[in-house]
Amino acid sequence: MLVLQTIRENPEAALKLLAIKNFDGKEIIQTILSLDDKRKETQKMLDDNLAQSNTLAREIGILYKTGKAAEASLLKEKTSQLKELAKELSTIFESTKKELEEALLKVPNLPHPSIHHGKTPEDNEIIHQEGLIPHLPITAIPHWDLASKYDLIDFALGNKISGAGFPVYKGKGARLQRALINFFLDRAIDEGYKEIQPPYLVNAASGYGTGQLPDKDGQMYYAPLDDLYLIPTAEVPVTNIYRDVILKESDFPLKNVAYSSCFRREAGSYGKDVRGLNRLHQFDKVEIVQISHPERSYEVLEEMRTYVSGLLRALELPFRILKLCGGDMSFTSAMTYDMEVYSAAQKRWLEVSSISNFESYQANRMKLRYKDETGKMQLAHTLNGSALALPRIVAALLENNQTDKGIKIPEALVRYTGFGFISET
RNA sequence: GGAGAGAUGGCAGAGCGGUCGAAUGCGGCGGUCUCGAAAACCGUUGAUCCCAUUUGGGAUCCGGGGGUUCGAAUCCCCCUCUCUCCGCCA
Repeated sequence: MLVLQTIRENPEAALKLLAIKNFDGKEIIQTILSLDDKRKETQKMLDDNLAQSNTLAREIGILYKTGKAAEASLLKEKTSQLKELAKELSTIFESTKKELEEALLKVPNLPHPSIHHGKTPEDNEIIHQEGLIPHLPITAIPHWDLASKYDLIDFALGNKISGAGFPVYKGKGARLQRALINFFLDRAIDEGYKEIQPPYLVNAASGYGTGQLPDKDGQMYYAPLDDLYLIPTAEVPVTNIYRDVILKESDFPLKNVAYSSCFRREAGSYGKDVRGLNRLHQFDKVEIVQISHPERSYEVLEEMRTYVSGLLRALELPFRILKLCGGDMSFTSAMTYDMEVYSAAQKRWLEVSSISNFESYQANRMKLRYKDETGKMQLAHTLNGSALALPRIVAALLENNQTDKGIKIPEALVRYTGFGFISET
C-alpha cells in the first residue's frame, strides 16, 4: 500500500510513475484525495464533539461528588444530543476511512524512475548475459524425457496421487533436489543470511501484509475449514515475521533465507509452456528476504542480484538478467530483476529467480517501521528474491548436461549429491 | 475433542465505574560519579490521527466487536487467540 503522503504531496508525479506500469490512476487518485479530505473534515468535527462530551462528563462527575445532583441531571440532557451527533459522525468517519483504504489498496506500487515503460515481457531489458549456450546434438531430449529415461521424476505418478503439476521425485532425482536445497541454504548462510523454517500455512493478515491478498487470492490454495492459505512462496511467512514490528536502526540489514515448498494454483495455465517442470502447483524454492534501511535498499537489491548470479555461475548454467519493464512488473514491486537460465533442449530461457525491491509498499501495509536517529518512526524497505527456484534449475541442469551416457552433475554440487553422474543403471 | 484459566505499555505485572495513557519492577535513553566501565543515584521513556504549527491544544488505543452509563481498562454479551490439565497423535 502506497503511503498516502506521497500521493498528497505530488499527485502528478505519482500519476506519471503509475503510467510506466500502464496504470491509469487519474480517477482513483482523485477519489483518494477527496476521501482523505472528507476524512479529515469529519474527524475534526467528531473530535470536537467528543471533546465536549468528555468535558461535560467530567463536570457531571464533580457535581455528583459535591452533592449537586439536580445540576448534574441538567447537564445530562445536553449530552444526549451530543451523543446522537457523535454517532452519526463516527459512522461517516469509519466508512470514509474504509473507502479510503480500499481505494489505496487498488493503487500499485510506484515504479522506480529508471523503469522503462513497456507492455509485455518482450519489452524487458536484457542487462546482462553470461555463460556458454551449449550446442547439443540433435539426439538431445527435453528434461521430461530425461527424467523418465533415468527414472528421476515421475509426472504420471504425481498425476495419480494428486493431479497435474505435482511431480514425484525419485532416486537420484530426489537426491539432486535435496542437494540443491542444501547447496543454496549453505551459500546463503555463508553470505550472512539467517536460516528460517517458516510455516507453510498462513492467515489472511499475512496474505494482506505481503500483498497476495486481496488481489491474487485465486492464486493461493485455501483451507476454508481453518481459514488458512498455503504459501505461494516463503516470502509470505518470512516477511510477515516483521509485521507490526518496530526496529532499531542498528538492526539493518536483516537478512533471512528460507527453504520451503511453494503452492500455486496457476489457474488457467496449460500447454507446452507448462510441460514438465516448467510450471508446477507444488515446487521447492529457497528464498532470500532482506529488510533494509530505505536509503540503502537499492544497494541491497544489487547485492542480491550479484549473489544470485554467483549461484548460477557455480552451477555452470548460462544465464541472463532482465530488468523488468513497467508492464511486466508485479503490482507491489518498485524494481524487479528476473534471472533466466537457458534450457538447451527446450531452447528456452526459464525464469529461475525474481528479485524485487518493494520499497515501503509492503512495509506500509505491515507497519514495519524503525526509529531513526531523531526518534522518528520511518517505514523500512523490504526486498526478496529467489535463490533459487528448484524445478527449472533441475530442468536446465538435466538438459544442458546430458550426454550419450548420462547426465553430468556440476562440480560444485557433487559434494552435496554424493554422485557426479546420472546414468541409466 | 472435553475441563479450566487468562488476554493491560519493549518485557514482567498492579489496577474501588470518574482526576488511568494507566502504579511498580526490569529493560531502553540522558545525566551525576569514573581515566573508562560496572554499581549506585537522579531524570526520562508508547502508538496513530486531527487542529495550530513556535511553545501548544484535541481525539483514539488496556485482544477484537457490540451493549449498559453523563462517564468503562474496570460491569454485561458475542467472537478470536493463548496457556494449563485430560484425550488423541507425528
